[in-house]
Amino acid sequence: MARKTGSHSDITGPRVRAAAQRLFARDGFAAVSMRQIAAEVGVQAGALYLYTRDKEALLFDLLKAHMDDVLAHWEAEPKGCAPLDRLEAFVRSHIRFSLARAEAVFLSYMELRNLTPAHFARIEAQRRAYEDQLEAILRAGQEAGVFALPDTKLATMAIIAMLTGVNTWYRDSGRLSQGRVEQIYWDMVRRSVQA
Amino acid sequence: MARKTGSHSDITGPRVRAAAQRLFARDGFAAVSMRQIAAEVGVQAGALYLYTRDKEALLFDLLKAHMDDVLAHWEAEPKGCAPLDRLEAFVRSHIRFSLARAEAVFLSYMELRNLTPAHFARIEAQRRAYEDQLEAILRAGQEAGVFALPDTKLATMAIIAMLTGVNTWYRDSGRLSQGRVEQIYWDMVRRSVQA
DNA sequence: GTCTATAGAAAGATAGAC
DNA sequence: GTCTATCTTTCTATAGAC
Repeated sequence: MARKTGSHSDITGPRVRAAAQRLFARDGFAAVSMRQIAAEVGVQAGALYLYTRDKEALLFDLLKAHMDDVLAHWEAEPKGCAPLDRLEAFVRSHIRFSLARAEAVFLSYMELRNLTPAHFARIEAQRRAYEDQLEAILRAGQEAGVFALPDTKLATMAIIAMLTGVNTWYRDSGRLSQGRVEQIYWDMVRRSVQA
Repeated sequence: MARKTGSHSDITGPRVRAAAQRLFARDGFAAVSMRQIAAEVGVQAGALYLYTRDKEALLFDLLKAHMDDVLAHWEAEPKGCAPLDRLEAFVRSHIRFSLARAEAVFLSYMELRNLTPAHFARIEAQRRAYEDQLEAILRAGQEAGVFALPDTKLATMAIIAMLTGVNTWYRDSGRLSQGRVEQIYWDMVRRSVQA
């Protein structure tokens, strides 16, 4: 897809990020070259440096945008008041959102170690903020006596790992619909925490 | 650690694999060079090719050895007869074994995509064989009426993801002992499957 | 804004001396 | 069995033309 000289900064920038996300998710950050990304977009390698300071900054931008998205999505979610309702909302929202953003989710837990320490710390803080949303629900339920959890932090980690694991095997063409998967996981989570 | 000429094939081979495992786990397969591995062992890069055909084969050997280890370890585990006892044994064994082999576990789910298709298929088959061990327990419990699971395959994936997640946050110096973590996870798993 | 060209470093892998 | 030396390729990033 050769391209001639011209001005396309408004569309090329997003296309660079989209191509990078796709390739990083498929082959891994370290295994993807700037030339590959450029070829995918249809520009020369040198042109990429108009849109990113370097390769690591490109990865950081993707992870940062994703984490902003994760947090904003959960903020916007309609939520009940009772801890059990809030937990159900979290479980269903997490699965639905993660499957809709499979590449970004995959990147955000596979490629963290390729960030600079400063960038790593910023993404890690956002990840922790998201986990804290779930832990707050579990603690509220614990105090209300509807959940029976010896350790809400551990339960938080266990539930998130379980939910994010869906991304490793779920396929749209698979045996079970997304709604069915949500239902089954919610059943398991509910039973695992309930008093 | 400079080394002089001499014959050390019996000890250098294992040292090469140990160094590769450590570096691959820390920085990622694609980000580690053969020169780095050689420096870690104390030999020159060229000498590595006495112990592996190429870099990918080195990764495959590590993953293969780990999966053999996983399957042998589960075979050797003393197990009860009742599905609930067998499930408890699986949960505790999985956590204990995974924490004892943290680097190998990490590699085996982070670096699969760097294998050739043929090598990938072999590791994938072993991983599936391990998952089948858990699914057999869940199916037996389901048929005996002690478990209530709408889908044993999904429950298998959910439980394994939850258990393997321990590796992402557990530290020996942390707040909870390994035995305590095992206990809490087993409580959650038990409740999530029980009728 | 994108191109061509290239600097400069580093990679995987091999050859041949010892 | 290990070393030094090197071939060949590929990489990130930059310079300067258009």
